Amino acid sequence: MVVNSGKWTTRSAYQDRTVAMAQQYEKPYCESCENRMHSIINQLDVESVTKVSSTKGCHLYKKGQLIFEEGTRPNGIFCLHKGKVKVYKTGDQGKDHILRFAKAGEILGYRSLLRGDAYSASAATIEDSVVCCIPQETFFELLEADRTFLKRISRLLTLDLRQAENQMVRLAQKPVRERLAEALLALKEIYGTEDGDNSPLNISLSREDLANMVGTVIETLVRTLAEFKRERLIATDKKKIRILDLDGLVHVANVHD
Amino acid sequence: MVVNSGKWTTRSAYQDRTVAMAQQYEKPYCESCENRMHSIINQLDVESVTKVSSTKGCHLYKKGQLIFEEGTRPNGIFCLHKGKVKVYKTGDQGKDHILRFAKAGEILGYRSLLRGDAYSASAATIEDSVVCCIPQETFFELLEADRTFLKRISRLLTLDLRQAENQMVRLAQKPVRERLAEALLALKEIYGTEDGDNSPLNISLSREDLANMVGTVIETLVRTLAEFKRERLIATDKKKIRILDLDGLVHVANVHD
DNA sequence: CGAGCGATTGAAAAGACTCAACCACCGTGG
DNA sequence: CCACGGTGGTTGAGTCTTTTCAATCGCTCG
Repeated sequence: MVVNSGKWTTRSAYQDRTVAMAQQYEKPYCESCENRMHSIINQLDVESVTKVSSTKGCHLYKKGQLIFEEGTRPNGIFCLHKGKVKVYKTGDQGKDHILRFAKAGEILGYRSLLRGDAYSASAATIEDSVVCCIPQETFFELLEADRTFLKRISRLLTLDLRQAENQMVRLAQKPVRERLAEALLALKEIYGTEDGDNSPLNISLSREDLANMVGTVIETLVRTLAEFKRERLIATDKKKIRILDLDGLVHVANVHD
Repeated sequence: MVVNSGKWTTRSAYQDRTVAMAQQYEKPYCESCENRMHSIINQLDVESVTKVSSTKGCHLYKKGQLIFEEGTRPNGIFCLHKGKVKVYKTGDQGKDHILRFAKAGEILGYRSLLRGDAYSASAATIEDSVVCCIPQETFFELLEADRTFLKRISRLLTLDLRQAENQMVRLAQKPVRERLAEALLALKEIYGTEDGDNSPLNISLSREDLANMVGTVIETLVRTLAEFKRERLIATDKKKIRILDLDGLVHVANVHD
């Protein structure tokens, strides 16, 4: 399946640093993309989809590679074809905070383009991923050509905003223990489990990423995870986390009440 | 200037509770609105502005009154003609968290309308305010009629989102002391000062609101304010806060590093 | 005047972070 | 092959921050 040129890509100066290590990858056709049902891109009319398909590029990113970096300027939007991505921001003390996760079918980096500004966050893969890049010219043409496209984009924005606001309240009001429980539930929600309902979460994050998602330091994260293990709420195997007691976690998360 | 009917308004069942106390107010003409330069509404073409002006309603809200409430359904968007508004969300334990503030010229509640969903946050005035209400029919007509209107709305969304993300990182990584310093600077940024540069902030919040903005409890907020006073960074007179040492506050806020 | 609310302070407890040590694992180079 | 170093994970101890609970104060309003 992986048919790539084997050569390193070279890109415009803007993105040299961010994708310097990304390998070209045979681009999948949007027309027959398996993410079609979930992706905003693939809800376009036939003509537009063809245009996207023909103008886009595609790259294979190894685990941990940067897709774009805070402060640099976008020249296109990214569509995650396969894999998992974290979107994060670096705080004033150099510590990262993970804002959200993306899975196959989601688009990334459109906000900065809409705003006409530099990226306000970075994106990096958390496992090997295939990412398509749609040039900004195409993106703007889509916006002009399809009246409903911007509406759908706007809807995405409003959803992201609601998520962000919920997260703000959590960060402001909930202790680490509750936030971690919610984070685990959220990861299950986003990426699901590998197999059955009690099988490991279909994602493996470093303790640091998990801490940066919850908004705490590694040590506290580890201790709280250990607590959960002692309470038989979860089990861990290497980096894999298995939720043993969903209701228990929900209870710890203290949602509602 | 205040020419109102003196009668309580009655509205549809949906909003009975939220605006039950708001008095009708002689609606100002959008065409000659003093907020024209700052408001997204007033960047419309003449025809649209007239339509807004003719279909909208206008109400006077006393300090502390609810404009809309989380969980209820929107049937229009609000444009703040005069006054100050807090937008907040109630957390799982019943404690509020202030998401942002609005000043004259800003519109409120358009997100839920775009999303076609209930409000995900509440809005209340923090001083006597005049708020115009544009019916959703008009709003949607504007979206259809003016191609650039949705673009501007989208831009607003992206800006709000960036703000929200910055705030998330602050809440996740900064101690109360730094967050309070940033909050005071933000309030100065939004509402300015009453007179000169060292005069009191042009806003007076209760300690509770301030705490809910910073993401802490009242007692901690009060103590940290007292700290700032001891360090001659600020002075307080009743609810009014005066910034004495801007650079000092910026330093405490620890922006950048 | 007294009730009630918001603001303030004190003291104690809980929560979270820091620093330091240690462990387990893995890939490298000798 | 193994020793080595590096990285990521874990644990302990101490400290600092923040919250909690309780009490007090000042002010306003009936």
